[in-house]
Amino acid sequence: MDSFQDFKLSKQLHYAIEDLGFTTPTEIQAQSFSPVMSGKDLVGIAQTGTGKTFAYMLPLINGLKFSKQIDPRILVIVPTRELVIQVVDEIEKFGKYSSIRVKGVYGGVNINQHKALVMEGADIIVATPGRLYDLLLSRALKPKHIKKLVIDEVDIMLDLGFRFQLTNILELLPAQRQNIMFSATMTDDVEEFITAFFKAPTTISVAVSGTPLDNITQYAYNLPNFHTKINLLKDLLVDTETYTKTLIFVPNKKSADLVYELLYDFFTSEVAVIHSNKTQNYRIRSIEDFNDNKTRILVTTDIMARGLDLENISHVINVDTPRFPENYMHRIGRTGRAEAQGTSILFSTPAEQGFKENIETLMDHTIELLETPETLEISKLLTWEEQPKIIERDNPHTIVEEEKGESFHEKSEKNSKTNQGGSYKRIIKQKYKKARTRGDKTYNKLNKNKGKKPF
DNA sequence: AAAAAAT
Repeated sequence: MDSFQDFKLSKQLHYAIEDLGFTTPTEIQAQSFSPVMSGKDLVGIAQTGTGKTFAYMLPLINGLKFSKQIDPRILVIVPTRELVIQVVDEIEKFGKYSSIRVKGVYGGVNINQHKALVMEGADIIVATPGRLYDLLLSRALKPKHIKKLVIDEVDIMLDLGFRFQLTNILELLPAQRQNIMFSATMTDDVEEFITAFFKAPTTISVAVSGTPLDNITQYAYNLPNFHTKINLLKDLLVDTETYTKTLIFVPNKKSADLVYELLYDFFTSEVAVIHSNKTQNYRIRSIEDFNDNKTRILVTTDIMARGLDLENISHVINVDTPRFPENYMHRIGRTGRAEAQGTSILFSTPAEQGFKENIETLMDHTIELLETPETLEISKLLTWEEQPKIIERDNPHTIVEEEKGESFHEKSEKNSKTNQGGSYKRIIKQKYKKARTRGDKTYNKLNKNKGKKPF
């Protein structure tokens, strides 16, 4: 099938496709159309950026008869809240002439709000596992008409912590249903899962590793330690002409806060941060500001690594070298999307060389190694105690809105001054209080993470 | 190994 015209779809869907300017289906869209239409179980092995949502949703929506019933008929489960928001947005776009009612539910939002939302009625529910399970248990969401189930990023969903939630949910769904799943990789866990829950599935596999990376230019630097990585990061990001929109991946939440802090000294409100300990409002704001070009640099954990469609990312910088090569593939896949050209940069310490080799083996491609600039300041290795303390800041643009008159810089100045005089205990106390008043969860874990090294 | 996901 070379054109969407060849798909037997309703007029409404054809209009929507035309509006979106799509003419040629991607490989996965062409391949999954017939199996999904026929009602058979489907297993799709596909990297992100291959048009997955469109691939399963088009035939599913097409088969949906108009109804006003409250209980949903299609359920989509994805691993992060941000993906819920994105998938809902996509479905609304191509379902706009088909009177499709789609609702997204996820944690971090008052559950009564979601109960009310669900009671309004929906054809399609998109959800993260935890909130979905809550809604099912409380009977706010009734599963009996769910005949189509889509699970995205299954390999992640089978990680410990996710998998019990997922299997609990599956037990509550009607046995007679069509199962559709997508996974970037086929692991033993995924295979086991398929045998347990799928009935004679059609398996399609597209985008063998290597091929979707044609429009991403990859570079690497070998650097002695973390602080030298930060120095190089600063030296690179100064070039605002080149680094127009840069996503910076770090290995964990603690280093996300730290790298944000270190970059903030140089780039102030050009930089933002996101990770799962931030409140939902903060997370949404960070992404919105980045999408709207209010910030140029976004520091993130792997929360942003998968599936998200961010516009015009010029660079992806990996401050750490992921020890699992798939993570690298997911991360750099945030750039070079939909024909665009992108650049990725990988930082590796001597200890991380082995991880880099694994990545190169998987891709069957050697990442071009760039010379360390002679002007680069090589840091001595600081101990954890010598690391700069993290000052928790609000999202800059949120502050500007909320604090009338007082600018973000004035406020942060004030904060750092008040913090300098006080005893450690008092500072912690202040931080807890501030964290509570603005609902930031990071400092709830302050003591738990104390002394834990980011690298 | 760390991330995310429920309060």
